[in-house]
Amino acid sequence: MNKSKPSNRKRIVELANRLFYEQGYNQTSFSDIAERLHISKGNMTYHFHSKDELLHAVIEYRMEQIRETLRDWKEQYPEPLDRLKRFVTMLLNEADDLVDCGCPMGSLNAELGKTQRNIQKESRQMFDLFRQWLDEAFAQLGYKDFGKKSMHLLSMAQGAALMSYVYADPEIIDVECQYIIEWLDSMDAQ
Amino acid sequence: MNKSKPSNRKRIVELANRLFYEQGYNQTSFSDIAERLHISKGNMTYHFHSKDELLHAVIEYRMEQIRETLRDWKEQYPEPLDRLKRFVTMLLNEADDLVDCGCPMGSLNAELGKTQRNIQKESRQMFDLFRQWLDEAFAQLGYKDFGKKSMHLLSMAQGAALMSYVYADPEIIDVECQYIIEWLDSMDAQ
DNA sequence: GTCTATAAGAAGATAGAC
DNA sequence: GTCTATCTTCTTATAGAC
Repeated sequence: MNKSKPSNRKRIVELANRLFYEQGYNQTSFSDIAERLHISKGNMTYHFHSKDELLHAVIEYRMEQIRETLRDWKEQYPEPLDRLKRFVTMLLNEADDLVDCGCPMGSLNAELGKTQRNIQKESRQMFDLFRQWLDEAFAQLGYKDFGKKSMHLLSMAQGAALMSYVYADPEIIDVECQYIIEWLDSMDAQ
Repeated sequence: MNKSKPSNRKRIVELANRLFYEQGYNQTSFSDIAERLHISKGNMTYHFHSKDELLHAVIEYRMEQIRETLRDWKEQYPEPLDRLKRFVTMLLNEADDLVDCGCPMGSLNAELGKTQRNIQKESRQMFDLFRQWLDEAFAQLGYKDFGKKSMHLLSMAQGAALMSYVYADPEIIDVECQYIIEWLDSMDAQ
């Protein structure tokens, strides 16, 4: 009874997730979503009393997706270095989207941080999931300063995503990922 | 006759420059600016027929500031490596603003890229100024792949700015700048 | 759960007086 | 150059019928 017919609530969350990414949170209205879903705005309001509430649901949705992904990667790659490289491969795989819309986590946080710090703090938790996961991998490699290394990896990934987005150029992702891989390999060699 | 009384046009551009940075472009209205300047909205429209036109002026304004800064740094630091390090020092000096509002170039481009790619391409020219300036420094150091290195430096700087902004933590800037300086020094040693 | 209707406000932009 | 007044459209949100 889960696959039968997706509830309108779920359809709203999934479309909002996509539009918040493609157009930004503030540039996406209830009308946008209602029209594309062929439902009324009143229906939207029934499911989500405010836009903040919808954003909250979208963040929850993304968090769950991230948890699943990280869980899968952990199963598939027992070796910590392989896991770290899998993270980099994600950037290469998602290059097209990154170039078009930026990083889903980075761009949302960037937008919300300006005038909606309260919700941004919630949105930041997506990064926390990655940090925790990366921490574990670096710790397994024997590094005491795993927190510092996780942040550096996230930071380089965000830089790559942003610059490739600014110049709409996937080549930037490629080159920056080479730098990241070099950095990971140089650590392993020590 | 330049210092006497700043024209309203200039006051508008300078306040818009600040508010676009602090609140974002889409979150800043003509009314916002008019109220704070104690002028009418009609006056705003007289000087800038559209909001895009105002943004255009703000980008011009920022570009000129960047040109001046880069010109000064070039005079003050004849050695290319010193210039590159001066760029990193800027991040440390501006840490408070970066933590509060992100990078003025990165956050504006990130915002505009989603739904206003045309203006974003104009805004991207701010990055071009830095790229050109960094290219010259890396080229002077003898590197054939100066373009790649400039982009990597910008990318790391943007990553540091974004992550410190996401976590509202200036410490992240410090640590990431150490990584950048290490990278610069490792190149010099070769 | 879903709809229509509508409120109440803010946005960008225009017209015309001074 | 600066102002007031107004238009139009879009926004979030509410009320109440089905």
